[in-house]
Amino acid sequence: MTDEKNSLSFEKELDRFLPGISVDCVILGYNEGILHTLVLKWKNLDVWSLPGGFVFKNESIDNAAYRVLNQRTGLENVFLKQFETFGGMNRVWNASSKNQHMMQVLMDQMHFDNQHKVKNWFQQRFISVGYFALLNMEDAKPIADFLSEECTWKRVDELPELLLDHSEMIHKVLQHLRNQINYLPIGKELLPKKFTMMDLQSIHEAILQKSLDRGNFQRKILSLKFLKRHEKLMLGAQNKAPYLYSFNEKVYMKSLQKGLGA
Amino acid sequence: MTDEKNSLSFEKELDRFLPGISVDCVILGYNEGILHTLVLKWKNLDVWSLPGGFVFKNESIDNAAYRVLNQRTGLENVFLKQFETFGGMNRVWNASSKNQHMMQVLMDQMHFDNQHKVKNWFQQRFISVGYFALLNMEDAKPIADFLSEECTWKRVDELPELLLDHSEMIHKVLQHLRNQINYLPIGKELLPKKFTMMDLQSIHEAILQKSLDRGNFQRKILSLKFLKRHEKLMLGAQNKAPYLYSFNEKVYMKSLQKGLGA
DNA sequence: TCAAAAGTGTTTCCAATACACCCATGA
DNA sequence: TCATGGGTGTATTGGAAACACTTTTGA
Repeated sequence: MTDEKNSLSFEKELDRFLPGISVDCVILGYNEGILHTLVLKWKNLDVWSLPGGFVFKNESIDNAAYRVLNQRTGLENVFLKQFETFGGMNRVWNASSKNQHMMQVLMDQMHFDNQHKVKNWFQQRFISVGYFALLNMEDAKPIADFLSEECTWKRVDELPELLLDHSEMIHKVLQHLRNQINYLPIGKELLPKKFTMMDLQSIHEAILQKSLDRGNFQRKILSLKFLKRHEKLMLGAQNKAPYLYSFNEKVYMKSLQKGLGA
Repeated sequence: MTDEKNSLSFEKELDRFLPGISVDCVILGYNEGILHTLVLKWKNLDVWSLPGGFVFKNESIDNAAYRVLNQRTGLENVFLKQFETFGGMNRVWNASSKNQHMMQVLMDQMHFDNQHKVKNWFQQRFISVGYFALLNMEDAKPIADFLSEECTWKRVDELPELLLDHSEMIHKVLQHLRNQINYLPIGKELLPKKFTMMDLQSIHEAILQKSLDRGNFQRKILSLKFLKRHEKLMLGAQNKAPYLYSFNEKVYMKSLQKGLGA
């Protein structure tokens, strides 16, 4: 089985990883007014977690995070940024019966040559470096890893309970996004090439959790001169058709350096 | 010698540390218009570095950073915050002749039972979690560690070349301070209990690297209502004596949550 | 009475906000 | 021609910025 192959190759890779260090990725996508994040469901367990992984001895932590992102989405050249490192003592898979059960189910269905070694690996204390990614949901094809039966988008406002401190990580990222919304390439990363002004405004509203004035938003964005206006989007709705826009990336990036202004 | 004792107890402690993880602290103080940071000079070497340390297997990384801060300053209850984790491949003490020399000098003057073990420890690849602290320079008594001959304040604009990526760390912290100046308890942490308005303004100017309008600064700060006005400070200068102020911490913290405004 | 620096007042300007008005679209 | 939502215009407001004026202090 591919499961067996994956198990064995993972087991072999263990020696190539730095011990005690992991990376976790909050991968954010946007669709129809709602922010989503990519989560994994562990095989035969009612346990969800963020995509994560370990750091090869000869790669940077940035690279490790990028590798995880790439493996779960198939995408390259995605916006990815470190946000915080989690190193509390609460992160250990301690000997609670729930964790024991998880570990047992995990071991039973995998085919490791040396179960003890793999078990010890997972029960180490990990210090995890948290990253977040922004991407267009349409582009990504979620791919589960060999420990998971499902890799899927979930609305950030309807997340299941997550492993360890993964919920806290998402919370922190959303907080960070709110604080940094004027300095991050939110629109460029989360939207397709062409989009309407309302699309962009909706993203801002989703992040800030409040509604913005349509006219003022449009004026402020247009005044920054980083949007190119294209043809109108005819949807057959009985109202005025909105223009499509795309980013002039040079001007956009320069605007972001100064911030889009409160 | 205490050197010998320190060497041996450090050597023993090695087994209690997580391998491959370190913390480094950018400890900032303020004095007479200039920001300073605490740096260490390695014994008999022309090498300076930030105060740093390792993480015990049974403590959080926050705690490890706090321990370092406490050991180098003698202070407790200091503002300390994680800012970024450094995990590039450029962080390894590679086999350059300069590093070889450093290691040799280090080993020669210490008294390790098992030089090989200690040497290997330092030559590991480390992933370092960066913290910064804000404190009143008057309070701290810099204390060197057993590897250092000197622990002292240096102006951040006149720093010597630093070990590894420590210069980058300081740079990043100063950048962070500029971005977050309106959300950090800069004044409370860097100044003594009582201070003049000009003291507070000077800190802001030092961080932002630009001069601010005296009148406007005073008005903005006073409008936020978090300062208590006390008696005047009579210095014997032939000019109007400034009032002394102190923080109403409750109101101050509440103001910081919203930000002091652009 | 003078210089220097602190405290306060005044004016201007810009950007955020609220909201009104007209326009395009397809039923 | 009507309802709907997109695009643009306008008036108001509050805070930032520039700078002028007054007060206090010791020489």
